[in-house]
Amino acid sequence: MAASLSDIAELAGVSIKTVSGALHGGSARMSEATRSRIKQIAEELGYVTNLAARGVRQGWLPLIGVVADELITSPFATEIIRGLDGAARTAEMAVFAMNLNGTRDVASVLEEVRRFRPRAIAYAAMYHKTVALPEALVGNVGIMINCSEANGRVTSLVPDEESAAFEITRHLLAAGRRRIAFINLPGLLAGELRERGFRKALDEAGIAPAGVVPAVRRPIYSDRAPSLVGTHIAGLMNASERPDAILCGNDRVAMEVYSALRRVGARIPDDVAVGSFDNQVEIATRLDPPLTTMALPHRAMGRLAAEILLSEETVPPQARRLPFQLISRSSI
Amino acid sequence: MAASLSDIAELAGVSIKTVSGALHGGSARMSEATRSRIKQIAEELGYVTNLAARGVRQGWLPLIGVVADELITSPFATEIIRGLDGAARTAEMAVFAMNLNGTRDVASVLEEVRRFRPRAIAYAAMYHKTVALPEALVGNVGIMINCSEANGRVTSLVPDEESAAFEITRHLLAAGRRRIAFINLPGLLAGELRERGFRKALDEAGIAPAGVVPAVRRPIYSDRAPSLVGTHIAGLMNASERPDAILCGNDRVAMEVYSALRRVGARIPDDVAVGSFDNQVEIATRLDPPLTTMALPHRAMGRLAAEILLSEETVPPQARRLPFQLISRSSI
DNA sequence: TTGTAAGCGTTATCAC
DNA sequence: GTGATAACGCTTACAA
Repeated sequence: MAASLSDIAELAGVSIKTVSGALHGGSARMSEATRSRIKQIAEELGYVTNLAARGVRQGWLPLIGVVADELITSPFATEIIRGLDGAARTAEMAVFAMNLNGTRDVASVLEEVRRFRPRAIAYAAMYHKTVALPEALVGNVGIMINCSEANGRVTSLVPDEESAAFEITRHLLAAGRRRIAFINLPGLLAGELRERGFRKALDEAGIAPAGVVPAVRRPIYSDRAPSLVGTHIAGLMNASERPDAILCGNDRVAMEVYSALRRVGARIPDDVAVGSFDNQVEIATRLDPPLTTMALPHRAMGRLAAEILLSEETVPPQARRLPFQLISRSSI
Repeated sequence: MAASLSDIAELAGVSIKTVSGALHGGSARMSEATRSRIKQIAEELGYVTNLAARGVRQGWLPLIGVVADELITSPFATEIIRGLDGAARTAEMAVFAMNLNGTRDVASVLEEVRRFRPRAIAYAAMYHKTVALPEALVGNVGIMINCSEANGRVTSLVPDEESAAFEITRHLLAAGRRRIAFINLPGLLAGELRERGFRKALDEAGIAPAGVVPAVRRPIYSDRAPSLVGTHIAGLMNASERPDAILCGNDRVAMEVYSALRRVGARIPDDVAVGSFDNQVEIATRLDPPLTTMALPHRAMGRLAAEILLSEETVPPQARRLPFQLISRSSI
């Protein structure tokens, strides 16, 4: 068994309380001599604080529990965790995530997390959505990340999809593009909001969309759904008035758009500019030419979530939309 | 404060021990009546086991700690965690990861993990490498995932790079390819081992490599290093005898190879077959044509790691190489 | 400045 | 079958 405070106390010939004070109680007054002697003995014994013991005393462990709907799989998810982790660490907290993975129900996973008596609990979604949390669980979740609670009873942090679409569309317009098509993600909240921003920017400029089409046939976007991108691009590029810009639902769609444009001999960005959402770096940086895309604020959502969870003040539930960031590469 | 066993005991008019037995002690003999009554009261109170309290009693928390060198960022990393998580869950354990993120030293992160008194600790690396663990820490790490300990003092699980390269090269040969070039990851253990397997397969077939070249100039592979892929492909395809197959260091390199081949007008796989390593699905499935690649055994490493950590028997440290899996798509 | 003792929620030991 | 009681390692009033 690992060394405990009492082991140190015995060796140092002092009481446990003195040892505890010397090691943890920052400002407690005691002779520098005993303090350093105690620290040295602790070092020699390889003492490591037992957070479980402290936790039973305090009623909580220095953990932020994350209930993730499928989070761990996604590359963005890791960004949320990183954001959380960074902010948590400054408060001497650790983050631990449990995922639902489709099959498991929220209640049971939430209970599993609660067994560890985390200081706070966040619910994180893989893609931007609305989640209906069972009434009994609402009080247990401190914050929703990348999703909002159906009845607004929990503070939520979501990407500002509409503004992002508005911004990148404006960017395309500023680059002189006038015939802009949108190959969107159908059936997704993000897609819906992005389309709204897209249309708003075009409306303001007084021009009509060169087309708004779905990337796949199924309502919910899935990597397994047969892609319609090739067909759409062929159709668009065979029209009498070719588009001079394509906005893509996300970077994976953009990747297919690149292939399809190449097949019809269109050059990027000379003939057709391409803009997108996500900034999935593995893809965006390696496309040829590198892709201009709106980066999701995943890291920022994670960081802010931790800050809110760890702040003492209780504020009424609110929904916060975080801005994307335009990552300008060479496709526009 | 959350309900405790004593709250239940009081309401039920029994002792704490009886409650504990009713809720957790599976086989303890007691009247079915009291048991179900206790369970119902627990339910009503919303009782959730306090693992911190159990942990201080038992000396450990049902956690598998993962010290990750940069793991959380990588898309593969998540696969390791998934593997761990799945296996851990069957043992009622949770996984929590802390990452070094470059700046932090192993000792301090390891201590941070140990404060939670996890049942077992794994060290996981983002890419296949050898890690020199400080002497004092060796005893704390139960297993190395995707890396091996410099002096073989800890059981390690690594991908069988050499066999993977051997297998895919054989696959290319079986497809009738005879002039095969390898655009490798320089300065990486994985690259070195893959090259060995590549050469072995060609040797056995009695043919010479059509070239082995680095994907980037810097010794350690980095996404920021300027890529040499375009230059190499141009060089190879301008030679008198063009290669009829390119083996790529990983899928990201393959992505660049696709662009470069297209630029010189070579068709995949008709003119040039392309094989790769990693199976980074976001990329491999969306390349045109979809990429044939050797999938890293990350999930399997995670799963096996948990199984080994949680098995009671102590076996001497050993190094285990796990097989890749050939994912056959349309690029060969 | 240091020591004593109580208590956190759990499990284990022992007696009834 | 069941019920006190001690113990796990830590923090914290309260005394000295």
